[in-house]
Amino acid sequence: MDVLMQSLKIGVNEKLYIKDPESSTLGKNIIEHSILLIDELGFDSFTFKKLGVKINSNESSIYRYFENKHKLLLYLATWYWGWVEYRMVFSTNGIDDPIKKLEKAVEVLTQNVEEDSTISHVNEVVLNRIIINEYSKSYLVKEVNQEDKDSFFMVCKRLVNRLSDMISAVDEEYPYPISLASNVMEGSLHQYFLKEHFPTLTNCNSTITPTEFFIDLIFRTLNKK
Amino acid sequence: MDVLMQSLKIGVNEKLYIKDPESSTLGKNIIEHSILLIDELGFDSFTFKKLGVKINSNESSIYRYFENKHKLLLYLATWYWGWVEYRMVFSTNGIDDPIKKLEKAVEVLTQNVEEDSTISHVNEVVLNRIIINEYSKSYLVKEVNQEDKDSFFMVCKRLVNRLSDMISAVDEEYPYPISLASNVMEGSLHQYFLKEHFPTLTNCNSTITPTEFFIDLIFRTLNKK
DNA sequence: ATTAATCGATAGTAATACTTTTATATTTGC
DNA sequence: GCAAATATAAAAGTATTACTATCGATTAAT
Repeated sequence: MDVLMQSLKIGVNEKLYIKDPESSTLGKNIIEHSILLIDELGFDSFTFKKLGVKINSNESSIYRYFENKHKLLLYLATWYWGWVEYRMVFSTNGIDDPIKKLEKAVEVLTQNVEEDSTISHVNEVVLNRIIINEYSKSYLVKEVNQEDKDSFFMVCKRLVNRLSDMISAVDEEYPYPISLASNVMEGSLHQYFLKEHFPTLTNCNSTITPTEFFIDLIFRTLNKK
Repeated sequence: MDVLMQSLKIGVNEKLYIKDPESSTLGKNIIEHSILLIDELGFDSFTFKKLGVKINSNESSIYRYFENKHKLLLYLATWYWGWVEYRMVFSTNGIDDPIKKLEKAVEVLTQNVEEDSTISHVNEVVLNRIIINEYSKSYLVKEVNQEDKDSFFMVCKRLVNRLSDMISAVDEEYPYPISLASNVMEGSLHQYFLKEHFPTLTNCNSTITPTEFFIDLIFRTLNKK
């Protein structure tokens, strides 16, 4: 997979940017260092001005790529889920046993991201951390319905639907496959957050992973054929 | 319960305010109308200046009660979880059967808030909506560890622990009671959000409630004695 | 009646979230 | 190799936010 990943380009909804950041060095710089700076400062304290200083560029130049930092976050999130989707499809492809397939899918979705694909300007380990800490802020906004109409959440929705289908493939009688799927996706981010900041609110720790918790939860819940 | 609720005062961590809003008319006004205004504008667009206009008071007067809007949100959240905790303890008290007890607890925790207790200046229906839409923003901040040390999340943590204990009372062998409890709490808010804004990502709708989904999930997961 | 606390009004500061303009590079098309 | 087009940097400007400080006026407590 490694070599394949190096040449992979994750497509992102064109409405999320003004100018495609993949189309120039400055654009790639913006992506690369916005990830690092958001991780460092938190999304709330992150500004285009600070990013400009960090990449020796100008605030106004960044505004030519992204309308505002909210759109940038949506861009990063879309990239992230596109990347997860790719890995999920890739690694479940060819597995015939629905149980093993679902297991693999949940594994990819809920696993901790541990190494980044060096070549690309996107550091997936840090991006994963941003998603855990900031993703909710991208949709917990008043404009969510309009943004949904603009398909900003399409990739994420497709991912949940894929998982839902795999759940139904294991137990077609289970009445809440989509809720279970969305619960695993969101809940996994939450368990990672708890593990880091509220260890007394989760059983996940250095030995028990969120993946184990959710695999266990899903297979206790479903009636296997 | 109604009558009891009318005289109930939910205690909130003193570090969350500068002056206790329960101690004056202005304070109560701030609470009452901040709930309505945050609901109307969303937390991100809500400011003390706008609140001042709404209650015919001054920005600087509001700053005498709360350091900033983040602390106000923490105050409202603490109040909310305190209120849920009270109702949970009250309505599970005296139930001996662990299964029925857990069922009742999950019901209170995940149920839609439908009527408010008229007397108090807190509109619980609207507050519930705020918690669904904005609660994550209260802890997804860089300062979370310090704020946790200041016990800002104590009530919420106590609630999760209560639920966790009830889970273990039904199935003491289940290895992830705290994770399941925190998952239900957070997940319930999320399912309500999805129901409202991303109906294709949840099986919850006008006939199926998040409560049904979570009760079902929990009892499929646990081995009952 | 005096003092203390509370509140409203005003003003001020620094930072944010942009927009606009202009000058300077850099690229590319011929 | 040069002109034209395009991209970027720098600077300045605006409106809003998130406060802080000051100062009377009102109200409440003793």
